[in-house]
Amino acid sequence: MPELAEVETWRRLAHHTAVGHTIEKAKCWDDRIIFDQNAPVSVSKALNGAKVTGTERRGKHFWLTFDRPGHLYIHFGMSGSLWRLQGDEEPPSHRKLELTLDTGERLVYRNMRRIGRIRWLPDATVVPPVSKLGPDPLEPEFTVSFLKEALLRRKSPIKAVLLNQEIFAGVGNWIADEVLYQTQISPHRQCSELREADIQKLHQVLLRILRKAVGVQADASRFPKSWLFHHRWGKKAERTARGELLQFDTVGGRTTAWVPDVQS
DNA sequence: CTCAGTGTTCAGTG
DNA sequence: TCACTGAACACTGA
Repeated sequence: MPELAEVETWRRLAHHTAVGHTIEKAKCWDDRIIFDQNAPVSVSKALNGAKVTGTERRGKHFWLTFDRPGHLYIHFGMSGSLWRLQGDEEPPSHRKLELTLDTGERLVYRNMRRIGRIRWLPDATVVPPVSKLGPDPLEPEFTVSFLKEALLRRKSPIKAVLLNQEIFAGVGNWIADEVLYQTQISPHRQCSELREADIQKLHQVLLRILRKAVGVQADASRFPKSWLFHHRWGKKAERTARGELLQFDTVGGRTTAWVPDVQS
């Protein structure tokens, strides 16, 4: 489930596993969607013998930095994930990249449905998509006044705006629905018609949800029972923990789970 | 067999 | 130019 919380969890995993260590072997599986045409070769060439110096993330995008120029940029798409393997642990299927470190541990990028990206870039921050992203909500510049300014000049429904990564980056479909449920705002509400109090609440609730989700390593079984998250997947007329009836609409081109009795 | 899906990008519209 | 919408992308599983 790669939204901000999952990607941040994987970034931390990569950080703890790789920073300060040298890549002894970098293996790429041929995939012209995950990599571009000839990139697998250049990626593994660039990585061999490189020492990892850091990990960075903005929204759902993340990259590694090294003791030499260049970034390993990674996007998980809809079905990507990152694995840490110790000893001779079995790797998952659909591997696209495997980094073997000088500790003997391996970092494996897996992507089953192939919508995702790995690139070797001179500087991930200056080219799209990262250069086009709005601020990350966990960074200090994501203030209430920033949010107010950003939202009030948009005409789309709030749900569509939450999904727009150029405004601020990291919210995906389930987090957007969760935020709107917990702030009692309808996903159909026009952004420009939000009130000051709504925006303050959005800011506070979004941060609360992100911090909680990151705090439990994005393990959905540890999300609070009161969250809409647990009831949104069947796309049936389910009820929340409080007994409220869910409705499913398409907003911003995505299936949107919400509770009309509570959100307006 | 059909279709939706935790995301992004791009063509088309107004 | 700009804001916005909807389709396309690949594959799996319901």
